[in-house]
Amino acid sequence: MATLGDLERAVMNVLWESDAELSANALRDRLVELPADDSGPGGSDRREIATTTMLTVLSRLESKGFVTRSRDRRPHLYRAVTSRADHTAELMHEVLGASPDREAALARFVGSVSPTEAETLRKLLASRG
Amino acid sequence: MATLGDLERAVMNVLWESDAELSANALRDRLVELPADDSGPGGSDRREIATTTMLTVLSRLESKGFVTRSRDRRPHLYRAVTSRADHTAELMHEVLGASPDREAALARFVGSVSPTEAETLRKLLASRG
DNA sequence: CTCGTTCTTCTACAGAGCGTAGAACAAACC
DNA sequence: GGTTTGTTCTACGCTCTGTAGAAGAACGAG
Repeated sequence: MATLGDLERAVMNVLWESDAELSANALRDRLVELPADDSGPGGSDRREIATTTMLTVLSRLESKGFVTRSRDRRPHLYRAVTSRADHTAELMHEVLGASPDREAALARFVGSVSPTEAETLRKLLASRG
Repeated sequence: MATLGDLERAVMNVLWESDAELSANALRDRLVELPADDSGPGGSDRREIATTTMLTVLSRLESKGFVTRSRDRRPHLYRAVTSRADHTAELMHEVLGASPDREAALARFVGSVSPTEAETLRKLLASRG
């Protein structure tokens, strides 16, 4: 699967969280008023982003298959192709698939999840047939 | 966590599979006689790699914390810091951690593993307390 | 101790990916 | 039709990675 850059990921997060079709400018607006994942001391809000930058990023995301675009209306509208949960699950499979010792990796993985999540996993597996 | 390039990953795979300390040249030798993950039609074996290339890659892997190096003997010897299983499990956590909807992602994940692996997971979770 | 060999470090470059955005072009609105 | 709004084309700089030569350091032979 194609990987995502920082801005690309931020854009996808906005699309994933507001499960809707959005224009480039709407996306930009929601993006700038976001924590921006900086966590550094001092200002942490994202710099203003040019409209063309948004459009470039969205075009690339379209090429990569992460978004679809409605071209029939004038501000083109963008929508995430998959849910973030699906995307995450796919990534987990990808990471795991690269490893010949899948079992051992799975063992380490379940050995290091929180008890709460272990319980969640048990339930999920129980209801699976 | 730092990411790995193709060659870096190939080197790590050799180190992981032969759980031992190896010199740059020994690594190179094992590398060239490997399938090289190409799967394309025609020749798929890896091109010869210069010794200095190996050393550069290994230095970078050391900086990234993936290998340690014994500097006391003359051909320096390199060893993987973590097992591949640990590395894979860490990556899975990283992928998952990026997602606020962890539960949903886990659900998709366990929903798409093979029945055999589902069984494996059940056992692992059962023996976990 | 000196010389050649072996090994390592330093430096460098090219290609790809990504953030960035201006310039130019197209559409829509008044 | 001209202004405003939106899109595409083109492009540049930065970082990462694969690549490796040139230069320096250590080591064994004699």
